[in-house]
Amino acid sequence: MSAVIADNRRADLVRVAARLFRERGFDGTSTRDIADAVGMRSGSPFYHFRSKQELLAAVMEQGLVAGLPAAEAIVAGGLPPRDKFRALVRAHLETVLGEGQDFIPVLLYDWRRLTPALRARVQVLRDRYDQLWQDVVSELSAAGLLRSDSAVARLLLLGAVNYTVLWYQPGRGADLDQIAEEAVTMFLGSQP
Amino acid sequence: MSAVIADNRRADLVRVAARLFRERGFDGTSTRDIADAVGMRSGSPFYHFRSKQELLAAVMEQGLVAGLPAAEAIVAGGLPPRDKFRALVRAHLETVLGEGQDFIPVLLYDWRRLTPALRARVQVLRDRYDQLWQDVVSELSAAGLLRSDSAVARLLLLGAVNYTVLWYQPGRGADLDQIAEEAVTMFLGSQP
DNA sequence: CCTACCGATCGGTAGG
DNA sequence: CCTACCGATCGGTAGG
Repeated sequence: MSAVIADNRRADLVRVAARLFRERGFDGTSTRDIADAVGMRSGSPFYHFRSKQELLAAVMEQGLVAGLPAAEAIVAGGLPPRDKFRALVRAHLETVLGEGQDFIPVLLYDWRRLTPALRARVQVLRDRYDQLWQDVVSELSAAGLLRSDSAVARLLLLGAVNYTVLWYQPGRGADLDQIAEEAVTMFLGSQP
Repeated sequence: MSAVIADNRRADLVRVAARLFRERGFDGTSTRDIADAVGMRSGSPFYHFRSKQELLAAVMEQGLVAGLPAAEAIVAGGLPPRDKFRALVRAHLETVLGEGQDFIPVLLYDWRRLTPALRARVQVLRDRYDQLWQDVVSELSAAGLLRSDSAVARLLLLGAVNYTVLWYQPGRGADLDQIAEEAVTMFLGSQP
């Protein structure tokens, strides 16, 4: 019972930290801000996390762990390559731009704030994510739908999608479905 | 004479700040770090700049002012659309990834650290840069070389190129020419 | 541009 | 998880 409560408090910290880190950046958010937002005293976050950076890593890992199953299901599914690619792009946009999805934006914004040791730890999960993209890109390439299957092409593609976090505005301009469709058209052409 | 010396010191601050901001981020760099690196005392940067943020804005503006002429010359030149696009991408990669080019990466990394007033000021120069891309994209589209000329397509394209700042490593993997060629192939196809 | 300094804030800790 | 606290650092300033 008390363990459940403690876990909830820890989860509260991660969730609130994700929101504040996203809004103000890692350096722009104090551990006091986070403590206030969950109704703790200033020193109490350090009962749950050894350091501010451990909290940052927890935010990133939660985002990756939450996003991986959906992406893995899409990649393992039997959709035709073009549809699979669209579905993966759409799922990724939801993870990066969806309402209340603060975890992956924090990863994209503040990756460099992690210490080398923590970066290596989170990288393990990132690698699994990257591998899914590589699988789909290879599949597209094998089907003759992509102009290049080089590592550079994959990075350019992921960059285009990830960079949306800097310009997308909910309710203004294109929505997630339209952005996904536009990305598919740009990278694969308009005809199947 | 003394004005020249003062200008040099100011320029030193901007150049060194660009390097440190790029390496450690805006919040990860103290004004003392910058003062030390140019051989000043801790309070002296504030003789040249009213605030740390003014120095950040100066770094970004210097990067834009330095990069605009080359891009404008390319866009105004008479190259065929495909070659013009390749040249613009290549010039942009040089600005973002070239050796000693710390100014635009700082803009990409720490844009959000600017106060709203300073952001509006720097945005004027950014808009000129964005317009050049829009011109070239429209030209490509008019020539039937691009699959889409929507604003979203332009943003995806710029995102792919800008995001290289997060994965490009000099001397490892593709060089700038190869990345530019790969981008052209991905967005325009391999045949002219 | 330096000297000397200030108020504020910050991450983190000991002890309970 | 709170109380009470510390040492360090930071952006910025007055006066010269």
